[in-house]
Amino acid sequence: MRDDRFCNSNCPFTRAIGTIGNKWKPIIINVIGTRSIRFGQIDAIVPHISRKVLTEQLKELEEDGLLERLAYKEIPPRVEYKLSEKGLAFLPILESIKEWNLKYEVALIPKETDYSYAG
Amino acid sequence: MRDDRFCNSNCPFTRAIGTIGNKWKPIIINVIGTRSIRFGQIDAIVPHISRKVLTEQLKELEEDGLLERLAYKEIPPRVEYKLSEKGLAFLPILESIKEWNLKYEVALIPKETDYSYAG
DNA sequence: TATTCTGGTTACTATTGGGTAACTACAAAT
DNA sequence: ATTTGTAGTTACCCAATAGTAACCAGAATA
Repeated sequence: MRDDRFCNSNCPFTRAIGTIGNKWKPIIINVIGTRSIRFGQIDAIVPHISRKVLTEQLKELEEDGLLERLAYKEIPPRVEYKLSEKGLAFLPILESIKEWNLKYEVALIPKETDYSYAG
Repeated sequence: MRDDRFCNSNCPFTRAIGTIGNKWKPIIINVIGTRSIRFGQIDAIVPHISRKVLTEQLKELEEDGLLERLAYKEIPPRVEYKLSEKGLAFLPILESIKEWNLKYEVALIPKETDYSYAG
């Protein structure tokens, strides 16, 4: 899932891309944002992601220090995820990607006017 | 290569990630930077990329309006790539990713002090 | 005449990613 | 006694991605 050749590169930029350069991670980070959120909520909000993949991505994000995982020893289990300082520091970058896209994306006729979740 | 579910999302952020959210594209955009560069040069500079994949990525970047391809009708052929306005506008985002990584990456002992290519 | 040069393309194969469904623990509610 | 709820994990399988090597044009060079 993470490409070792990227993560072990001696170019720090390449390593950064190795960490966050896939399609799910920016989406997940963006969904979490500044709040604390449970596994099931992320799963419900992010379209098309399977629990298996979500688990994997969350685990990697935690390993890479982008988010913190807080498991309450209850039954049924409850787990909350929130961004670490490093993860929070990444949010402005996602904002600038949004602005960039807004400015330069070729206009297309949207099927619905529903711009939900990532507003 | 591009995920249709992402590119056809009605969330503009998701679409943006569908466009540039993979490991090769940020690297390629970063390597091109503000210069005009030939196919062979990119291939030589970017580590581990195969010509096949490079071709595919460049084609998609062109389709998405991030770069311009200028083919000289010579023999042997010469093709130059350079970023479009949209592509150039993405460079500052890559810079902020570099800064973010520099600030937050967990320190690791580099095998070599060679930080070539993406400095 | 053979080789080199460039920017690819193609066919074939290996690797990986990702989807699905079943399963877990255990308590509370029905 | 059975269902519900949560946050996963596991096994199995298929589709997508990426790597490799061979091949192309056609002029210039040796």
